[in-house]
Order: sequence, then C-alpha cells, then structure tokens
Amino acid sequence: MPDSDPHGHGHGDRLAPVLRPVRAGNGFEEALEQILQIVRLGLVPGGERLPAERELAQRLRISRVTLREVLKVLQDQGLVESRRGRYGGTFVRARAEAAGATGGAALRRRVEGVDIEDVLRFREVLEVGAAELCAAHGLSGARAGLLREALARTQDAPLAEYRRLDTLLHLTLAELSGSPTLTAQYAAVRSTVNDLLDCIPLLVRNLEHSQRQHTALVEAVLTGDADGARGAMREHCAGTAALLRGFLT
Amino acid sequence: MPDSDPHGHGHGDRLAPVLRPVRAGNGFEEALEQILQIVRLGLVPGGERLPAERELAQRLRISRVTLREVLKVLQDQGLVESRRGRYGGTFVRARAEAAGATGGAALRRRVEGVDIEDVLRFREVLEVGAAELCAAHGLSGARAGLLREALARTQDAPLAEYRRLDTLLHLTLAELSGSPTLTAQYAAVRSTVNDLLDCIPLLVRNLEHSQRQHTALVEAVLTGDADGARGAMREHCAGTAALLRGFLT
DNA sequence: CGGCAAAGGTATGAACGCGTAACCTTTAAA
DNA sequence: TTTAAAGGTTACGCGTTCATACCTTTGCCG
Repeated sequence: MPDSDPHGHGHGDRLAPVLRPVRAGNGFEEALEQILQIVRLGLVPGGERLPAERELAQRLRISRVTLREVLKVLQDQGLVESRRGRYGGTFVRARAEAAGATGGAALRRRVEGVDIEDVLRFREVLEVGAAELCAAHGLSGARAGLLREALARTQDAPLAEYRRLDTLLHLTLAELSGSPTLTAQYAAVRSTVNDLLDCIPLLVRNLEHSQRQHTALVEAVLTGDADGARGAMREHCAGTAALLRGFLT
Repeated sequence: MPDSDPHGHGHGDRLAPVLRPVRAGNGFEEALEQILQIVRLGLVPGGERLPAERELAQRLRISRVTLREVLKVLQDQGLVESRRGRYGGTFVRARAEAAGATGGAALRRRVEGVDIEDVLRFREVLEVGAAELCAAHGLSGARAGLLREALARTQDAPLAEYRRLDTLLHLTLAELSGSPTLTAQYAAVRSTVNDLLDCIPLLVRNLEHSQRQHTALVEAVLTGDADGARGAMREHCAGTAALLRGFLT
C-alpha cells in the first residue's frame, strides 16, 4: 500500500494535476517573467523603449522599487539598456548585442528544464484552435484587416525581423479568436517557443515554406474555411515542431 | 494622440496581452483557488477527505498556518467540514449540504465577473485539441484502459454523481494528451465551467445526449480517428455551450 | 541660453505576509 | 487504556514589498 493512501480511500494521485506548488515565484520573479515575455515576443522591438518605469510599475501593480530590481537583472543580462534624461528610458537591445553580453548563458539556462513535448503540443492545440475559431466565427472587416496587415508585414520582412513579425502574426490570430485567456496562454507558450527557436539555426528554406503556409492559412481563415484553416495551421506547427525535435536532442 | 503613446513609437497597446497585473493574488488566495478547484472538479468526492493539513501544506509549499486560513474560509462557506481526532480530517461536504449553508451566495459571487464567451471558447479549444492529440498519437493499452474505465463509470452513474464523473472523464482525456500544461489549464477552466453548470438546471435529456456523444468520442479516439474525435468533441462542447449561453442571460 | 519636463537613480522606514516551531486537544482503533 | 494521527493554537522573526520623497540627468522649446 502506498504511503500517500494510508486509509485506502483509493484516490491515488488524482490530485496531482491541481496540487502544484502555489506561487511559482514571488512578485519579483513574476514581473521578471512578464517583461521577459515582452522582449521574447518582440512586442517591443530591439532599439525601442519599454514604458517608463513609473507607468510600467502601475500596470504590473508592483512598486517602482521592485520593478527596478527586475530591470537591474535584465540589464545585467544585457537584454535592456537604460538611458537617463528626458526622452531616456529602458531600451530593448537588439538580439545581436544582447547575445554578445553574456554569450547566451542566460538563454541556455532558461531553456533547460523545459518539457519540449509539452510545449509543442500545447502550442499546437492553441494555434489550431485559434485558427478554427476565427474561421468558424468569421472576422469583421476591421478584424480581417488586422490579420491581412500582420501577414503583409511578414512578407517583406528583413531576415532579422522575421521571427518577430511571425510572432506578431500568430499573436494577432490568437487575439482575434475572441478568448483573452487563450491569447494570454498563447503569449506565454510562444515566448518559450521563441527561446527554443533561438537555440537553432534559421534556415531560409523553412522560412519560405512558412510564408506559403501563412498565406494559405490567412486565406482559409478569411474565407471561413474552418477545415482548411485548421489543416494549414496544424501543418505549420508540425513543421516547427519537427525542426525543434530534430535539433534539440 | 493617446496619452499612452506620447512618443509616437506606434505600439499602442500591443503590450496589453502580457502586461496584466502581477500576482493575481497572494499565496493565500492562490491556495484557496487550488483547493476550490479540487472541490469543484470533484477530485475529492463529497464525504471524503482532503489530504491531512500537514501533507497538503507541503504539497502546496505553503505553511500550515496559511493553509489553515484557507480551510477556515472554506469551512465558513460550508464547503468542507473538519473533524478532529485520529482518522479525522477535512471532509468535503456533499453539494446539497454545501448549498444549504450559505444559500449559494458564494457560488454566485464566484460566477459573476466570469467572461462566459472566453471560458467556453477556451474550453472548446482545449478539449477538441486534447481529443485530436489522443486520437492522432494513439493510446497504449494501459492508457486506453484508463479512458474506457472513465467512460464506463459515467454509464451507470447515479444522477447526483454524473457531473463529477463526467469531469473525471474529460480530465482523463486531457491527461492522456501528453501535455501537462494542457491538463492544468483544462482543470482550471473546467472548474469554472462546473461553477456555471451549477447555476442551471440539470436536464436528463441533455444527459442522455451527452452519454451518446461520450461513447462516440471515446470510440473515435481509440480507433485513431482524429477527425471523428475532433468532430464529436466539438459537438459535445457546442451542446454545453448552447445550454449555458441560453440560461445565463 | 536657460529652464522646464520627463525620464532614470537613490534612500529610508514601516507594514505585512508568511514561515518556523513548538505545543495542546481530540478521537477512534488496537 | 494506550497511542498515533489528526486538527487547533500561539509566538516570534525574517524577508519582501510598498510608499514617499528627493536627486540627477538630459533634450527640446521658448
């Protein structure tokens, strides 16, 4: 008889999925994670600034003191750079500069311990679901425009910006799904995926392939072809997944 | 020009999906939420006990003091009942007794402020995705057995237990998807769905319909029919969704 | 050229949340 | 009647976080 079930009540570890440790981190760590997300998702491109400290602290509902400790860490890792004076701010460093600062040690530290299968499957579920929701419910003119716009931006993207604009396209689709929870979860998982992608080479072949899939995907979504959208997205995700599974042991 | 973009950097509120307030609650509230999930999901059936305080505190990584404050609240709401002495413990009260205690005021409080569309869409995405993953990857003999078993239990369920066993069936499928993240997210969203379901009448008609869908779903999953599994699950979710949308304003 | 406004940089002290640790009390099985 | 295991209680202390104020830097605009 297992220790955890001394009374024979018979519900072995059914509680496991829910009974995870509370507070994965303190406020400081959570804030760090969120700002890392902004950077990894490319919501603020390299060279541009984050909101001012006072504003950022308010939005995260933490004190400026705590926020500054977070920024201190990011600066030590070479991910951001602060400039004083009016029109100063906290600027996101381009990936090239950033990698130079610590040799990517911080990235490797973040990536190890990630359950790749978990991430890839969860990602696929969210993306395929979002695509299907958008196609099935249809998009109003304005919303369709947003999607088309995001796609267009990826078409004529310089190589260094491709990852960022691709992320934005997918994030747009997630937002258009009409489920804020889905959007937030996608943002979280995608930021992890981007970390993984940073560990492997960027192949132009895959990139062109990606672009064709994006086009087909958006086409299907806009014409309300739910099956087509789902299929296109699944294939698209499978491509990335195969790539990552291949390179990461 | 909007206040939030004084420099014209042009990234309006792209940050919104990520920049939510840190620490939705303190440790106390997070723990409360998790134990509520256990109860709402029926992971511990009415009449049975939660793990002992000392063990529960360890698994949640909180102190016994904090845990006891959580249990105090749950007791005040009539959801659990403590018994002292050896072979005592914290027992989950059956829904009938629980409702009597506070007249369901606590339930109504939890339910208001829920974005129903968000919940229903997110739920559908997760469930359909889990079904497809299971069908596509195939289930080993042991795993297939778990699913069949969970289905069988819902077949001959007394009406009062149906909700609980249905939840367990769906949770099993989520676990079999092979993505712990998906499982955890499903647990969270399903506990909200159960709250919503508690606000509307239970119709035997729907229940029978549900059962047919469950059977078809499991059948499709076990034969590796991904399209069929997805379709069955989507229909199943649509049913619940229509019900909830109809009854809740 | 000088000042203003907005940004980051610094310092301090209090408040609060939470953990640790020890103890008491109850209870049913052995 | 003993005892083990459960809930009930208390006290103290530490680390995080907040609130607040103030200083310093710097570019634009009058």
